[in-house]
Amino acid sequence: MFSKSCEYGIRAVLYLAANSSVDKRIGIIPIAEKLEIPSPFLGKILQKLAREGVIHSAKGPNGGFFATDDDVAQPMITVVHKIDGPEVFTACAAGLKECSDEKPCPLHNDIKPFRNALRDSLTNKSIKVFADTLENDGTYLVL
Amino acid sequence: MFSKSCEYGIRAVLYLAANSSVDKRIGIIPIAEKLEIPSPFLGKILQKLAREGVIHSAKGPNGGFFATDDDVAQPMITVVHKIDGPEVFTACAAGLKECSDEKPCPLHNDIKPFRNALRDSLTNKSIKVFADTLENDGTYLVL
DNA sequence: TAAAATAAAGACTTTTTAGTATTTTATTGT
DNA sequence: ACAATAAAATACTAAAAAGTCTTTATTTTA
Repeated sequence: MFSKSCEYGIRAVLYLAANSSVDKRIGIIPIAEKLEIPSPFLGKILQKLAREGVIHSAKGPNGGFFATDDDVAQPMITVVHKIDGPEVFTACAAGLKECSDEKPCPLHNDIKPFRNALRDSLTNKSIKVFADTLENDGTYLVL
Repeated sequence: MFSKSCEYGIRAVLYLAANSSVDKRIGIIPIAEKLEIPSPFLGKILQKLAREGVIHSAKGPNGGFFATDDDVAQPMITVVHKIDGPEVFTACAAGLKECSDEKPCPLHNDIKPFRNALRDSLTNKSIKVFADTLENDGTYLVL
């Protein structure tokens, strides 16, 4: 469905949403250890997300990555769009360059509603909403 | 969504469903040219599908690949299962090893219904049903 | 102002997926 | 039987994705 980079990005952003703030920054090492993700790789992903304004970061002592209230108010789909791009929701499942309502592949009409619904769901729910389910119960970020 | 191998496999199987029969076999070269897929690569994919009983093949002059009535009566999902495996419909979107109704990731409940719906759709519609939409109108296999 | 902490950047390596080439085996028609 | 045809099998190469390492830049605190 999504690339590994995107999976890691989603989990790390949710972790930051649940555990960080402007004055509670978290370094790449503890994040990576907690989520069991290779730290240099996760570093690159979070650096990219920070550069693109999805999350924030600060260098130096007490620096690290963090998510502000504004950050977590963004729709969850932003993370996916920044890492894998919007095409994940539209690329033809049969590999055709052109595949649309006007010129559909044989699977188009079966797949489209499913992908649109998923996209809408990630568009309408903020990062915070997803992160909040973590606190409640039985929803996991690790393993 | 699916691997390139799987995309190619889907298109080639549909092409065979629409254009071949026991006594109308098609060689790998013409199939690959028609669908604009590298022929040695497509060869490997179709050989695997033939070995696994999704389609059929015959060597020698007038040999080639073809789909029988029984072949095209199989559910479309068979092709996906043989190439990418059943996990494409169940693997965690956030990359967790364990992700289920009992132990869901934060995205689980948003993604599950849509993937199930897609899987059901591919399970309930045969290869032939998909191939038949090709003949009717406006549904494409090439480009 | 120096040292330590930490992200940023870039180059590099490994693994996986995609694609190519070569040889072998089976089938058919003459 | 023989030559031609076409899939099957195997081994190889290239590209992309995933992961690692090293160096640099920035910030804080003593």
